[in-house]
Order: sequence, then structure tokens, then C-alpha cells
Amino acid sequence: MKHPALPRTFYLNEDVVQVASALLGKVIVTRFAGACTSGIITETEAYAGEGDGASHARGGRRTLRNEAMYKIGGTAYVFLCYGIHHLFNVVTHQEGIPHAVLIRAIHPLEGVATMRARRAPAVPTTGGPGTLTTALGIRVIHNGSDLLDGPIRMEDHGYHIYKDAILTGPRIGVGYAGADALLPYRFRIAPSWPLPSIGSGDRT
DNA sequence: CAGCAGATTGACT
DNA sequence: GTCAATCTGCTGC
Repeated sequence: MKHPALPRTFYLNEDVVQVASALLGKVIVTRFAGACTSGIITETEAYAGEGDGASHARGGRRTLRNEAMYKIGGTAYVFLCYGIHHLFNVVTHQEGIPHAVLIRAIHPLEGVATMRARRAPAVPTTGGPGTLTTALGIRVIHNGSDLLDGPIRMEDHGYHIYKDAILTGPRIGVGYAGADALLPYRFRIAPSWPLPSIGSGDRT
């Protein structure tokens, strides 16, 4: 491949909040049955393990559903939300520590036509975490897969987002988490940041 | 075992 | 703004 996959060390960082902001500008690529789709990560949220009231692993909860969160950094955690939407997370930290970063939005790069065919919105700039997985073809069967050498890859295409262009704020939809719902664990690229125009495909 | 809430979305009043 | 869709896991009877 033309672009390098993010190395294991990137995911082993013990500060999941730092990883969440570092993922902005990185590229997620999926290849299923010949179809390839990719996009620049533009919004993320950090879920800081057992002590985080908003995490599925709060209080050390460990079930069949969130088992992947306890795997080694660099593993995919895909779960069904509200019984309908597949949400994609990047597991971080070492095995046994359930830290993860939710990918909330991407900016389409490659395979826009495929994304539309998968029933993505007219403009696949993905409105939220549930629609981006549909556009990329990510489903729960990808839960637990390896992000370094699996159907879902995370790459560095050299996009560097200036710190001033990274907006921080509280996470979405986690009001049940009490005080933890106010933590500044959500990161997104400022709307004014110049991203490649959709459809300008950058690779073969 | 029944009921309900949840890291959401899109259609409808 | 309100509400249905629909699966997992927790709580309470």
C-alpha cells in the first residue's frame, strides 16, 4: 500500500484522550469484496476505561458485547447501539485495559459511489457515528478484528491538523454518566479546516 | 422473566 | 419537537 498503517505503538499509548485527538486527520480504510472505501477522521470521542461513567466498561463491566474493549490496542470494537446502529471504536492501551475511541464522523475520500450504494445519505459526509459505519460497510461481524492487518485499516496520509483547528467539548448522548458526561473528551476538526473535496479520489 | 435504558437516526405531527 | 425501530444487558419482581 501507498500509505503506512498506524503502528501498534500508536494504540498502546496509555492516554486514550491523547489518542482520540491524534486520530483526527488519520484515514480509515475498508476493503470488502473488492469494494474499497476510505475517509479522513474528523470527529472522535475518548472512553477512558473502568473509571469512566460513560463507558460500557464502567465499573469493570465485562460482557460478551464489550469483550473486544479488553483486547490489545489496535483492535476494532464494533457494537450495536439501540439495536440498530453499528458504532465503530478503536481500542487502545494494553490488553486487559478497556480504553477506546469512538469514531463519530469522517470526510469521504475514496469509494464515494460505494458509500451511496450502501444507503449513505446523499452527501456521505456522514452525519454521525451510526451512518459512517453504514457508508464504510462496517458491521458487528468486524468486532474484534485487527486494525493493523485486517478488513479495516487505519492509515496516516500525512494530513496534519493544527492544534488551533481542533475543537474540544463534552461527549454526545452520555447524559446518564453524571459528572463524567461533562468531561472534554470529544474532539473534532474545525469546519473551516480545508479538507480534500469529495470525489477527488487520491489513490488507485 | 418482564421492563427499561442505551455512545442513534430519520420520518412524521 | 415527538416517536418508532430493535438488540443487549441490567434491574427488579
